[in-house]
Amino acid sequence: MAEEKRFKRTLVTTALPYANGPVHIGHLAGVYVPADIYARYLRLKGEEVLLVGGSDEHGVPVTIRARKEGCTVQDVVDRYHNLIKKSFEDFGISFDVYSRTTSETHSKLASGFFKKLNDEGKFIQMESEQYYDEEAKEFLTDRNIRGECPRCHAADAYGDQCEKCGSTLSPDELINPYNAVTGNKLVKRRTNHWYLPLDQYQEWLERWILEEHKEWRSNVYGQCKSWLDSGLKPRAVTRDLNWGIPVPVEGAEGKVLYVWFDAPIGYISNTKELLPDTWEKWWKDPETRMLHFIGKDNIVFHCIVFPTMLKAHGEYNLPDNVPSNEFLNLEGDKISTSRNWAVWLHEYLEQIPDKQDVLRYVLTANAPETKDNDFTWKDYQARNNNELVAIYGNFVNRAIVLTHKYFEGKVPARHELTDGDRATLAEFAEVKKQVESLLDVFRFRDAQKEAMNLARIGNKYLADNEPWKLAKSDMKRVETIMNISLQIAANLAIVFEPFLPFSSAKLRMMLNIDKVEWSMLGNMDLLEDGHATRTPELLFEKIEDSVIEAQMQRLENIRKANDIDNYKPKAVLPDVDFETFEKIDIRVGKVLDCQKVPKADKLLMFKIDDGMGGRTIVSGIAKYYNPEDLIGKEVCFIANFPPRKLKGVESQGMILSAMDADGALKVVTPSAEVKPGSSVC
RNA sequence: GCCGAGUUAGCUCAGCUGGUUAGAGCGCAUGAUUCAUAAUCAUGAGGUCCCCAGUUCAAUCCUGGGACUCGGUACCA
Repeated sequence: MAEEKRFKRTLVTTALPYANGPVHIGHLAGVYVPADIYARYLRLKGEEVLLVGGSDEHGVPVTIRARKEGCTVQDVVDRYHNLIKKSFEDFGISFDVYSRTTSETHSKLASGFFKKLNDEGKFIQMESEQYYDEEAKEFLTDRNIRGECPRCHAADAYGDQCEKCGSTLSPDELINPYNAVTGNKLVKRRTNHWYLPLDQYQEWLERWILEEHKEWRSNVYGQCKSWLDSGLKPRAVTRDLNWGIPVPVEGAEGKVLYVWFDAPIGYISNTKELLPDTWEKWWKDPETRMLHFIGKDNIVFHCIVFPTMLKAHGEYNLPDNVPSNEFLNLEGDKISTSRNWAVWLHEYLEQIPDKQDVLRYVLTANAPETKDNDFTWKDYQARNNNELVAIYGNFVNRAIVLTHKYFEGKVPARHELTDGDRATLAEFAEVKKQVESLLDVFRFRDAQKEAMNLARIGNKYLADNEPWKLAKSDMKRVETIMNISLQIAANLAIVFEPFLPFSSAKLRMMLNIDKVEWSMLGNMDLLEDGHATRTPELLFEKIEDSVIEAQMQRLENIRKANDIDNYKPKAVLPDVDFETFEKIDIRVGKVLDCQKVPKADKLLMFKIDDGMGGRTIVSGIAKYYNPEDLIGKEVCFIANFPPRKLKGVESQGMILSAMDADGALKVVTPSAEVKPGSSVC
């Protein structure tokens, strides 16, 4: 491809997993397996390539976990960094370097990066009011602030989100905000922060992405366009926090680089850590092609924010492509770390040992390349048993077993070819071309399917030629047939090398060959006459129902554990005195009318008979009710909240709802009809 | 609500800039075969290409409207 020739080498980066938990199949399917396939493919072709990864260890959640567990933050990130790193090793993700953002190199480099931008006036500084803990003497990040959710009144909503009702919040909205860690009350205090003025790069980004990178995947391109169309705003790059890389400016004590600012720089520092002397050619030489493998949650950072940082810096290359995947679901439900709805990589290998290639295969075959996809254990079993075992493993086994049966395991000579032989060989060359053209445009799912076709060709070749019959009459012909079959097997070892490295190694061992190169693919003389193969072993084994059932049972148990049965009411709030309670005027009212608020997803507008002439109340429960069903019902509401406009409608109070275990809201109704306006006491 | 992506055979997905009988793998049915982990090979059945309207000689592909799924974003006193 003409495109390829512009570049001398390729730098492949993989999204940095956050060191606050183990990695699961979603991570593997979305980022690491495709990146690994691509990197292995380029290496096999003899190209210069680097696969870079590392753990993201800054940010707030790790600090919260540390305090909760009573250990240091370093303990937390050490633990998960090592676990994640080992998982990747176990699955054969061929990182040239897998480092971490707590490394010395990273700290220096990120710091220097910031300093350069700051010195050159690339940032703007702005003051804002943030919550401050006077006792602990620290500013709080959104995530570290907790308080009562203004919507559902859960006691422990985070400053950015309430996990109970799913609302996105800002810390200012929380009722009685407190420090998540110390529990102290918070006050507002002014603070100063650095911002990256993305808006100044708007035009440049529009040209660079919308015009110069039309070839990016449609989901990536579309999301970028969506962001650009709505107009970019400056984004804070610093935070008041004590965990992270200190802001390298005098007078910025107690401030660190915002985690998303330092994390992508990790790609650079990890490269530098690996190649202290030559790292720059991977980042600054325009003949280096950079690719970011990420999940769709990361598109904005990698397509807009990080490129802007690189552009502002001025010395670095920009990504040539950002092949982002969509999400992988698990048995019909979204993968969720907090709900433990996941297949964790380290657990998988404990429970189903030595089957990393099977998972790699299934995740690639069903990769969420163009849309969200579902992983099911039934599919996993079917793909293993019907494809890996029945097609690939079986063909290899047939070829080698027959060779041992007729020729003591030695590769027989090839004689005169039939038309059928030649046709088979021609198909081969086609497979190579196909796989290449698909890999070049990151279509791993189809590329792997094409590789599997080679095994199909092998099976068909054996079925068509029936060497076991000819063995009685025409041994010379059998020699040719088995030679070709073995050459196909050897080719399989090459074509599957990027996808299934462990199996390819095993196959090479059986065939008694060592190094392979991509250029050898399609070659029919990989095995010389008389070359001795080893005793055949099974390349893949069937997966029994019991294994699958155990996994499904495991998930079923988690589902149950997450279910309403095991619902625990949340902790009771601190005491309040009776007078405080008395200040809240709760009344019963009859719903006269109820309809959706236009242009709002969650809002319902109520006309309430409150016995005092009526009032309008807006409530965020549209997801849980048909408006008509509420008409005529009596509901409880707070009568003395100051009115507030919501989407243009003035809401005079708040309707009270009970929240079920799954977060669904149910309005509170008196057990028997009462006069509208009655007080609740 | 707005923005983005998607909706194609029972399942998972391909279908480039519109052009004769819409494809693949799995599953299913039938047949062949026994070297092989009851694996393989061949053949076949299966589709109102989400719905409606329009542009066109011609639309799965273009335009408009609608439905649903997933994500982002705004609203949930």
